[in-house]
Amino acid sequence: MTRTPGSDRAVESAASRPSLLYVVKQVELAARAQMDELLKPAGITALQYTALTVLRRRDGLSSAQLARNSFVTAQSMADMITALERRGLIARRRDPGNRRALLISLTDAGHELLAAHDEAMDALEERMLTGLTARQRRDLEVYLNRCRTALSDLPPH
Amino acid sequence: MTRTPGSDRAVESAASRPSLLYVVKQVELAARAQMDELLKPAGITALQYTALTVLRRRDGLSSAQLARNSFVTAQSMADMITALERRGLIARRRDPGNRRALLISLTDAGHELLAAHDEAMDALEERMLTGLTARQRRDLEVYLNRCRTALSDLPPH
DNA sequence: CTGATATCAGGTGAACTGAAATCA
DNA sequence: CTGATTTCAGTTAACCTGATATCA
Repeated sequence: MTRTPGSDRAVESAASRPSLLYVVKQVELAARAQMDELLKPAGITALQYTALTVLRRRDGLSSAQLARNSFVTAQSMADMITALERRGLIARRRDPGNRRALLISLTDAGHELLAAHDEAMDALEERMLTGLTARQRRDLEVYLNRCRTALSDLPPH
Repeated sequence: MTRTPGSDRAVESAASRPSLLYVVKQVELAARAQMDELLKPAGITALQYTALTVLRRRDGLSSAQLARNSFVTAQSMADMITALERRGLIARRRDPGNRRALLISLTDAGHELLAAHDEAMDALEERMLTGLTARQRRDLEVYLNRCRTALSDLPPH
């Protein structure tokens, strides 16, 4: 079979030198695998789902802005955007004040797709946070947000 | 240009409903983008690098064990393994006590490649953790490990 | 017989680089 | 002219499903 996490006691505690980089990646891998599983019936990937949730919060972003937010190239994001547009989950219109930019919004179908998965996603997050107190969850979010900011503020090179 | 995180104040604080799932993904995306940048001269991806670090810690794993550890199918992992073997970074030998399993080890070249990047990876992790005290870093690692365990122990469905 | 490992074949979505057109 | 956005073209790595052989 495939994807049977947690069944290998020998690998369970595998760590590497930069331990926090590693464990962040591990948590993200585990979460993404389960998100993909949840979203498979809807024919959407975890990354596409995430992009849609960003648009729900911040309507009218451009493809280039979304690309920066997801740390991918503008070309890569353009592929995803056209896929989501073809499926009728988003719509684009010219920015009235900037004829080169295209503003992206969720369609009704896009809103419905997100709403249909809110409950399952909340449950997944709750499962991930089992074993953490409310205080620890809050701290975890604060710490991770600081990591995100620190990595974003000092670009490569 | 591409990959210019942190330059969009408007997108900066974008959050979505399952906020912790989202921020974990954001941190991983940011870290992976910078890891890929660091590893590009070596012609290796962040995912391949991570697999190598796992092997450094736990010599003699099989491809199937590595696959479970990374939440991918055995077939997917086999692609990466053969690529790393072709490049001379790993070697495989028959398990003396189990004629169907192939045990994977780093070659000297594999060890050298990892050693050549240890410093930069430590620096990247240090940059990520700027703004966190030693105590907070320790807590963050504990919390993330609990999240990983919780997600692994309760498979999908 | 069952289950795990490895491998082969084939396919796909998702990322990349490079280049070009448009426009502030 | 510079820089940002979008788009086109081509490429690659990273996944997948399905089938098969081997062996504990």
